[in-house]
Amino acid sequence: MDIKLISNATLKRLPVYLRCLHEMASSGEEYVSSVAIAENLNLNSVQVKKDIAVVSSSSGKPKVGFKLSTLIHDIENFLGYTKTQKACLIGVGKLGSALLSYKGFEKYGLQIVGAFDVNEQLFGNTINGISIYSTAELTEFVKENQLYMAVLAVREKDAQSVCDELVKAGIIGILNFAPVNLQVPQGVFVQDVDIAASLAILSTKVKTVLENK
Amino acid sequence: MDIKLISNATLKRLPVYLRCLHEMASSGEEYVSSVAIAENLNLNSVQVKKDIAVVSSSSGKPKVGFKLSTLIHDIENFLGYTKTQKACLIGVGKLGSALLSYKGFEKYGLQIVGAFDVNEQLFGNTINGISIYSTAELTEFVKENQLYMAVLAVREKDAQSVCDELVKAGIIGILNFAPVNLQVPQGVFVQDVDIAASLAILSTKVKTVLENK
DNA sequence: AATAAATAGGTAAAATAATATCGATAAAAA
DNA sequence: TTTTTATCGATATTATTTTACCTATTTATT
Repeated sequence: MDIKLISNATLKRLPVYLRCLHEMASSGEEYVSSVAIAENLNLNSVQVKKDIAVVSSSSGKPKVGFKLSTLIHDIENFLGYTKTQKACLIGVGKLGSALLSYKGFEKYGLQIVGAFDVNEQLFGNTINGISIYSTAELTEFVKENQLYMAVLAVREKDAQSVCDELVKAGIIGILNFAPVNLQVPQGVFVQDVDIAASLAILSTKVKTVLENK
Repeated sequence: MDIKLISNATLKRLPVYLRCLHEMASSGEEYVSSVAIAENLNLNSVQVKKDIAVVSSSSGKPKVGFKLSTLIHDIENFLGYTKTQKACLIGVGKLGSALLSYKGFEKYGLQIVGAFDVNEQLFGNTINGISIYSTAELTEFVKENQLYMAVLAVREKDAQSVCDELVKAGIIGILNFAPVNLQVPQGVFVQDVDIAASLAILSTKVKTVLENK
C-alpha cells in the first residue's frame, strides 16, 4: 500500500487547470500550450507540463500544444468527475444548508444522497432534492447505501463523535468543514476545508505589505 | 520586498496547533512538549519545534516543554488574532449568509464590518449585526473605512468584476470562495478556499484505497 | 550528590518539489 | 525546399521542506 505517485500540490492544481481550460475552450480555442496555461495562472510552464504528464497519456504536439478537449477529459477523468461517488452530509445548519444547495459537488463527481441533523424540525425536509434524516439513522444509511465519503458540517463540539460514528459505519473519506483536528484511524482520510488556515496565509501576507509601506 | 521568512506550509499548520493547544489547555495542562503536539496531530516533532521557533521567541524548557499559555499567545499574536483587521464581505447568497453568521472570523482577527449584494431586497437587512448594502456603494465603503481585506462569496460569473472593483478600491487581500481563478495585479493576494481542490485530494486517496481492495 | 530520562535547539542529511536546460519535432515562414 | 520558431518531453539542477541526529540542559530518581 501507500502508493503515492502524485503529490497533493499537483492534485490541488488540477482543478485550477480545469477552470482555466474550460474558460479557454469556451472562448473557442482548440489547442493550448503549457506556456499559455502557465501564463494565465502565474505558474511555471515546466510545472504545468509535469502535472499534465501525470494525468494525461495523450501527448502534445510541438509548436501547437495539447488538444483542449482531450486534456479536459483526461483531467476530469483522473479526478473522478466522470464517475460519481455517493456521499452523505452531516449537519444541516447554515453552512450545511449552503453546501446542500451547492452545485459544485455534483460537478466534481460527488453526489450527496442524504443529509443528517439532530434538529427534528428538519426531518423530512429536502434541500436541493436531498432529504434530511435524523442522525440516529446515519449508521444504517451509510451501510445500506455503501457510502465511502462524507461531508462534515456539524458544530465543533459534535465533530469528533460524528466522525467516529462515520468511521465505524465504513466511511473512509471525510471532507471536514468543522474547525476541529479530527482523530481518525489508519486508512481513513480527512481533508479539512480550513478557513482559519487560509486566513492565516492571507493575513500574514497582507500584514507584511502593510508593515513595509 | 518579497521578504519570505515563513512558509505557507507552516502558516497552515499554525491554526492546527492552536486548536490542539487550546484543547490541551482546557484539559488542565500547563506545559506541552513538541513531541506531545506531534503525536496528537500525527506530525513530526522536529517540524513542530521548527514551526514554534518561527513564531515564538520564548524558549521551552528541557524535560518540560513549552508553557501552553505563552505558546498560545505567541501564535495568536503572530497570526494577528489579537489585532483585529476590518474587512467586507461581498455576496450574501446562501454561502455568504452562512459566512456572515460564522463566528470564526472574529476569533481569527477578522472583523466583517459590512456586507454587499446586488439583490435590493437585502439592502438594509443585517445578519449577525452586519448591515447589507448595495454593491454600488462598495468602492466608497472600502475607501472610507480604509479596508484592506475582503471576503468574496459571489457567483462565479461576477467574481472577476467584483474582484477588479475591490482592487481598484484598495483591497490587497481577498479570501475567495468563488470557484474562479481570479486575475489580480502584483501586490494583491488571493487566497482560495477551494472545495474542488480539497475534494480532488480526498477523492483521489479514497479511490486509491477502493481500487486496491 | 550522582545518575537517568526527557526535551529543547541547533546542524546535517534526506526527500520532495520547483525550475532550468536541452535535444527532438512539428508547424509556419522564407 | 530550407530555415526559423514554438513547443514538447526528458534530464539536470536548484530550492525548499521534512526528517534525522547530536549536544546541552533541566527535572526527576536513586
